[in-house]
Order: sequence, then structure tokens, then C-alpha cells
Amino acid sequence: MRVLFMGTPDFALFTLKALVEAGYEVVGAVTQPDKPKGRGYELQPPPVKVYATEHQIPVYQPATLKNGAFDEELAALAPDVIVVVAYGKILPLSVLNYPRYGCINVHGSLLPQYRGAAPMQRAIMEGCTETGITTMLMNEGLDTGDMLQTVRVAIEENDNFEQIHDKLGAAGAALLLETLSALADGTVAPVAQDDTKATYAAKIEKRDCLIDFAKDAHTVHNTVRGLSPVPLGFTHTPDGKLLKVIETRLAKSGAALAAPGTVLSLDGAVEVACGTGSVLLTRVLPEGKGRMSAADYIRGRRIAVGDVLK
RNA sequence: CGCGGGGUAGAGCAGCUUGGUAGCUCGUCGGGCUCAUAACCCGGAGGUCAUGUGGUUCAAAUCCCAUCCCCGCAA
Repeated sequence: MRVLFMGTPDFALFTLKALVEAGYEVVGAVTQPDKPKGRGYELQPPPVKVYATEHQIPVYQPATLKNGAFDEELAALAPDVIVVVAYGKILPLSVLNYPRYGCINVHGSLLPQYRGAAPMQRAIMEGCTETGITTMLMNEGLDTGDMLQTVRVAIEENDNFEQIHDKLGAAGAALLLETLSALADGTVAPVAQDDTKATYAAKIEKRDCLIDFAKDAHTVHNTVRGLSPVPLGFTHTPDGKLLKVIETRLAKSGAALAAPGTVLSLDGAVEVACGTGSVLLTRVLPEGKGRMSAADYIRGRRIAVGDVLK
């Protein structure tokens, strides 16, 4: 089966790798164009490009697929199926309709919940205890295609985005291989999504990252872990400096008798009062510094009991 | 040449503006106290202050110049 892969970030790599290692004929990798990133605006190739190049897979980085812009290449590659994982562009009908087996998307949620750009982060931030992977037959909508197969993955109390990302990445790669062979065997029946149950996982914006200590401790904890290790939830110390929070734990102690954001204790971790309960900041990233444990942060004497984070 | 912070003992930091004895909180080693301890007390080891054997100076962690490395923002 000739497979054309479309994907961009690390998350897509799990699946591309699985396809290659399973012996599929990956005829090409379509990924986003290199973009200037980081300090000095250096051009950075997306992870999928790096991997594909290393494995002698032809790389395509069209600015757009619309208006037949990719039709010529598509005809030359003649894929039987297109596998799409976190590609980042809309596929026009001319592409969607081309492959015999269609365009299969690996999505990081149990559809129809968390359609959209940031399903893993949103699921964690909203305190879900379970998420998963759905493979589906893509259509013109945003993650609205008919579902093929799903796999469930538990979200533990302290799982952060990275851990869920890796778990779902591995689960997604495995599921896709199953879906592909099921498709080839004709043993899978597409199931339409129940649109009335659909929810959207919007892209993570800056405003989503500001920690609101007025919320209850669980919400604060969920926000932090859903955004860790990138882009990271943040707050500000009394001197106005940025303080990003890498990791929190729910404090065992009960209700906090202090205004939200108040530092309650500094015994190995920074305990901060929330609207209800309190959380322990266990790893942080001060402005202009690197990531460090809360114990180190405290040793530097950059914070005192009674300080208010906001 | 996008903007900015930083490189001082094993860790996290102060000192730099107003050059002149290497400081703080921990860790570590030894001793003491204690039924006991991650608690407390006493003592010690450990640093070419990123690099240049650079410039200024009687004197540079501190001022000037160059280079390397780390980080945040923005995209």
C-alpha cells in the first residue's frame, strides 16, 4: 500500500516512524514549510522533515494545498491512502478524494469531544481522567469525519501534557496500523460522529497560560500540568517578574485562610493559596533563568511567605 | 543583525551603580547536643568570579572591548 504521510510536529513522528518500521511504502512526507523560530529567527525544519530526510523519504512543503496547488505531485505519488497527523493545514476536496482508501487522520481525543488544535492540553486542563485516540476518515470539516477506531488512555492525577502527548503518540501510532490493516481487509465500518456531543479544543493562547489562583486548587493544578512542559502556565512575583510554573502538586492541607495567590509556606516547595485549597509549586522557571526545583528557587531567596503571586 | 536577562564553591543566589579582605541560604565532611532526628550548636574543606595570561588602573568579580555558552520574550 502506497502511503503518503502528512504531519508536522513531534506528535506526528510516532506514527510516521511506526509506518516506516512496519514496512509500509511511505512515498512522501508533506509537512509545513520551514519557519523562522527561536532567537535570531533561525529557520527551523519541522521534526517530520528531519526524520523523513534521514530515511530518504521525499519531503514536500507546499505553502498551500488549495486550488489544485498539490494535484500534480499527488498524481505523481499516487498514494492509496493519506495518513494525516497534526499537519496544520486544511485539506481541500481534491486531496481528500484522491486516495482509494481516503485520508485517515489520527486525532488525540475521543471524538466528537475535543475536536480542534489542542485536544490533549484541553483535556488535561479541564480535569478529564480519560482521553484517547480516534482514527477517522477525514472530510472537509474540522475533525468531523466518520470515526474508524478508538483507543482509550487514562489521565493520571499528575500526568502533564508531555506524558499524555507521549502516551497518545504511541497509542495513536499503534492504532493507525490497526486501522490501516482493517481498512485493507474491509473489516472496519465508519461511524458518524454525534455532532450534538461535539466540543472544541481551541488552540492555546497566551491568556490561557495565566494562572488564576482564585480558582480552586484542582483547576490550578490542571492548568499547570496541561501546559507543561510547554508553553507553561505563568504568574508574577510581587516585583513584577514573570514566574512560570512547571509542576505542581495538590497540597494535602485543607482550606487556606489567605487571599488567593498568597505564599503560605516554603518548606521544600512553594505553597500557594487558591480560591479553594492550595497547591505546592514544585518546579518553576523564573524570568531570565532556567528551570529549577522549588527548593532551589527558595534557596535563592527570591520569595517569602506572605508574598502574593498574581 | 528582532527585544531582553544571565554565566561568582556541588545547587540556588548576593556583591558590580559609588574598583581595594570572596558573602548568603543549602549541600558536603568532622565534632557536639539528644531516647532520637531531615531539628539545633560548633568547626572545616571547596571558587584562576564563563573565556581572553585583552584594555584602563597602584589595584578589577566590579569599569571598557572581544569571544563562547545558557535562558526568557516575541514570531
